[in-house]
Amino acid sequence: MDIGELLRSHGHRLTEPRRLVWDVLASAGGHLTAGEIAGRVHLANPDVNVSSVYRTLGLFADLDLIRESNLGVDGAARWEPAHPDEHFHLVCEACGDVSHHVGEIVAATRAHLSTHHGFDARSIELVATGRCDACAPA
Amino acid sequence: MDIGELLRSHGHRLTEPRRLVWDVLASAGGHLTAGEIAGRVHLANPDVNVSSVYRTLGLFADLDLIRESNLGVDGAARWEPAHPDEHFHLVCEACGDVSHHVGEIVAATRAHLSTHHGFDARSIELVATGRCDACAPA
DNA sequence: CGCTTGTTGCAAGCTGTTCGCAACTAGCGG
DNA sequence: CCGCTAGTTGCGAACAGCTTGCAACAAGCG
Repeated sequence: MDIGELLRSHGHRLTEPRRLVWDVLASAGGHLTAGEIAGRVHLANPDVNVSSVYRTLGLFADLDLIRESNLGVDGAARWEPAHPDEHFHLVCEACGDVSHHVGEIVAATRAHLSTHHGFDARSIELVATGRCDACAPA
Repeated sequence: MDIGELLRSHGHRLTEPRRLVWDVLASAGGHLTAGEIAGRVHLANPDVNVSSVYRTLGLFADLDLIRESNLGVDGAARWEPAHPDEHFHLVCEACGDVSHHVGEIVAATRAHLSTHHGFDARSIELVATGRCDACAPA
């Protein structure tokens, strides 16, 4: 199902801003701030306004197409395609790279929270800050 | 070593704003936003300005007395006393409560990252959003 | 092809945080 | 106990990220 049908099936419309935002997200693969997304969309069509980008991101998030992660790295939220896999982020403070990983670690955490803390986690945000493999400790 | 000596030993001074911020942090035990801290400080002394609170928080963080955690719950950063124990946060989306837990789970995560991903984590931010024990799923 | 209703661009507004600057004061040295 | 000086403060303006009210606009159903 393409994005147009998907939107229509929920009573929404496919518009220029939405198509552009979708393209940017799809081609970038994630970890973009709203500002970056807006910038790229603007490149493709300068007439698209920032607020439309924000509104589109909110809509896509409501439809579970994308997910907002707060990497706390610079106060700006980042967006990435939503996929069912639990994942986590590694932020390298040396090279600034944000990498995305899928692993059993998040599922294990969820199980632990449920068993030991009686907490039903809807989403788990795991962000590790440090040195990545390439940026060996000086 | 009390806060006054600690500051002086680093070439800083103990001032009214700093003492008040310190008191608030010590008595609250953590999870306060800068706004909340400013509010409580303001209660004790309305002459203390918000910017001083922010500057004080920054200073205390530099001295590793407190730590900023971005719980991403409302765009505002939260502050808590820095202690060596690894810990994580549970944010209940029903009652809004933010609870703080210490557990082996973070250490296990750090080990996993190092072993499996070659990532030397300096700090690990683990935030779970969901329903706490008291707020059973409706 | 026309109408209805969801969307848009714009601009103003809001929250959280930072900064420049002149006035002020903590606390060291006498 | 006092004076000096460099660290701090309060203030206001500025800033970044994000949201919103509104009138003009257009997607896409019939």
